[in-house]
Amino acid sequence: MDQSFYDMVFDLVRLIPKGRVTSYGAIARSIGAGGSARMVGYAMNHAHLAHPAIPAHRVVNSTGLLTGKFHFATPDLMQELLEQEGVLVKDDKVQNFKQHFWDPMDEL
DNA sequence: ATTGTGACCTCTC
DNA sequence: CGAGAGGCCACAA
Repeated sequence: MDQSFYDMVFDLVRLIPKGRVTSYGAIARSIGAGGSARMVGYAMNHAHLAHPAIPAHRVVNSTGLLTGKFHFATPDLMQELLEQEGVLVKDDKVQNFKQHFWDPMDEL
């Protein structure tokens, strides 16, 4: 695959169904990054530059905490988007995270 | 080529 | 249960 790490991450994130969330580590392992979950977040750093728009708000850490909410246009935007899709967010944390969790391997 | 940094994860105390 | 440290890979300067 000539696709770079970014493209793989972006592609996978774009495949995340609405109302579902996933963790950086899950994505990293799905693409074969192993324990390089940090790279996933790094890619998300350029997510706002990628096209089409990437639902980065559906990507949270293992604890379901909205770590990168500050990287969005507005910190509240991430929570708003999640709630908009039916994901309840409280204290910057995804409620029923396990329930809303979407395993990339499930699609692959 | 080397150094530094990063929207993290996991283990151990 | 809470805090700390290490590790991991990729990209930018």
